[in-house]
Amino acid sequence: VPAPSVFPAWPRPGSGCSRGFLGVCSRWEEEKKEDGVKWMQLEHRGPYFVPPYEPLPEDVRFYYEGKPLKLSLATEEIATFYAKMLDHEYTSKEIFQNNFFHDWRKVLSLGKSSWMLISPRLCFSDGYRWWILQTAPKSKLKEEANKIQEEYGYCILDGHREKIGNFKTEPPGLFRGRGEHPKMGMLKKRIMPEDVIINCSRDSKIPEPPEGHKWKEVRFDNTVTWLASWTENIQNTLKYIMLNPSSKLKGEKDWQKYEVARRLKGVVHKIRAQYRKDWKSKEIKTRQRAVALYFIDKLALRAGNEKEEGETADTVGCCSLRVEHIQLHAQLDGQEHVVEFDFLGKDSIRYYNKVSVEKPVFQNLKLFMKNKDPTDDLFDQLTTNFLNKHLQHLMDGLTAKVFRTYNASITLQEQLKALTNPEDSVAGKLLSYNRANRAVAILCNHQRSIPKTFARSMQVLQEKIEAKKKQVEEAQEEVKKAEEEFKDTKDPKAKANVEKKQQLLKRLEEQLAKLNVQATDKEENKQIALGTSKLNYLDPRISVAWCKKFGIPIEKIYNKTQREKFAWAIAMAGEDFEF
DNA sequence: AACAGTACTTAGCAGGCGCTGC
DNA sequence: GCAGCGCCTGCTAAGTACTGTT
Repeated sequence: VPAPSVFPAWPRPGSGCSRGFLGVCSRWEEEKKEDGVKWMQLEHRGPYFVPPYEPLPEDVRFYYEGKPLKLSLATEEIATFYAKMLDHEYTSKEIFQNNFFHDWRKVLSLGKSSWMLISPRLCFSDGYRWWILQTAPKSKLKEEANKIQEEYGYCILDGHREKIGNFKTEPPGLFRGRGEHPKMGMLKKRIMPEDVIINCSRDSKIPEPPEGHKWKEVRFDNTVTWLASWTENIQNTLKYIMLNPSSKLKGEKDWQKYEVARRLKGVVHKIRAQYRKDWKSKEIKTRQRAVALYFIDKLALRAGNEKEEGETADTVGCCSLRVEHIQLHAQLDGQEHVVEFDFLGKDSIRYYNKVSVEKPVFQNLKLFMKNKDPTDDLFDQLTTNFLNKHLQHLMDGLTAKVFRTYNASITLQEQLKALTNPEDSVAGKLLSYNRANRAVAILCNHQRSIPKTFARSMQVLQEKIEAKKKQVEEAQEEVKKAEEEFKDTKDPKAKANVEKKQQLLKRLEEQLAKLNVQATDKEENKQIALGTSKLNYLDPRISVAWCKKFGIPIEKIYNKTQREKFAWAIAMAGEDFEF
């Protein structure tokens, strides 16, 4: 989708300032590119290749049937991949072990069938593991990393030096899928220059492959944004080297995404009316589309593309929901027409929710489930493609995922409006911000595992609060005492003392309030991940405007990386920005 | 219409770094 | 100066969406 023509020149419409943010003038004054063209100039060094495997010292051994065994270099390398993961739950899973042994046997010199029978845990001596866990000297490592970053971490795009996101090829290792992945434990091959396609501009300095090697291909395609790509061997899919989110290219795309979501705001009422009408359609297909869209809109479900069976973990989104993933309750907990959702979504994160839906939705669901097996598709006539075609027809650029962006951002804006108290302290306002952010994270089902140290650190915080309470009480006593003394003596010195004690009390009370806020925030946040919504769903201009309106420093909301990513929004949004 | 292929965004986790409190 | 812990960053898997081919 080309950027809508209504877009003002980034970062600020008609500001009269020819110096954009970062003080670069020309960056914002480039002529428009043709449709689909992403750049005119692209120059870079190609990917950084992870160094080759270094064999283990002689005294570190691998044991087979109780006896130390010398492995070939390739075999040994793969053994270290496994050894590094011994502490992880992965290695106890049968699928992981089977996949690993299957791939390892292919390079193994022994070729004995008994390999399959050994418990892999027994194969690695303590000395071996100890060596694996050892760390190399740090200062030197860091220096080296900086050098590599300088050399490979940037490219020139249309005359500007831009940071690259991932400029290193992925190192070889054992594939770690999420959830019950059928391919977990398979060997991820080392990427060689011969696997890599380079993309750059024809007239640029074309990157040199490492000595003695060749690129798979060098191409000059300015309709795509990637600098290099290769095909990984586990799922046979492409991997790319692309720009960092701080780059102009990515920033503009991000901005555009939120502009599409803002346009949805204008037509969403019409769309909602339409899908309600479609619940009564004669066509089952249309009804299914309308019910699915209702879920996507109301519950912020993902679209749910079809997946190849057996190739990935069994997860679903809206269009791929199966009968077994929902339960219907005519009545539940005093609510009518309740749908109980229970399924694994992206990254095998569980979605569990009980929702009271409108009656026609409930009736339609009953109809869709009639005479079906639990493993049958709920929306058997529906594909994401069909749904998106319909959405495109309703609004230019509209797809299923836009609803997530729209609902997330509008929720943040509404929650901020509802929760922020101008009288609050900065800490209090930040709690409100986090709560608004949290409402979105809950809507989008962004979960995290409870941190291992959560209970302990919570206890520590509680103890701090108790201690502070005591201090406050003592300070109150002190104030009282001082006041009495002043009443008796009328001594100006005693008056000064009263003021001093009052100030101390005030300070302590503020500290206590801050601690209480902290504890509340922590507790409410233990299983919710705020980062994903902040980074991908919330129009940053809403947050920037909020900060400006309430005098909150932007650093309290966005860390350095985030400020770089959202530089466009920080430069652009005033306090009166409305999503 | 099904399907494979491609390009891009979105996602949680691990490990390291730097800050805080002693 | 040091330990513990929380935040940040890098990593890469896993989605969405669209295109071209049959």
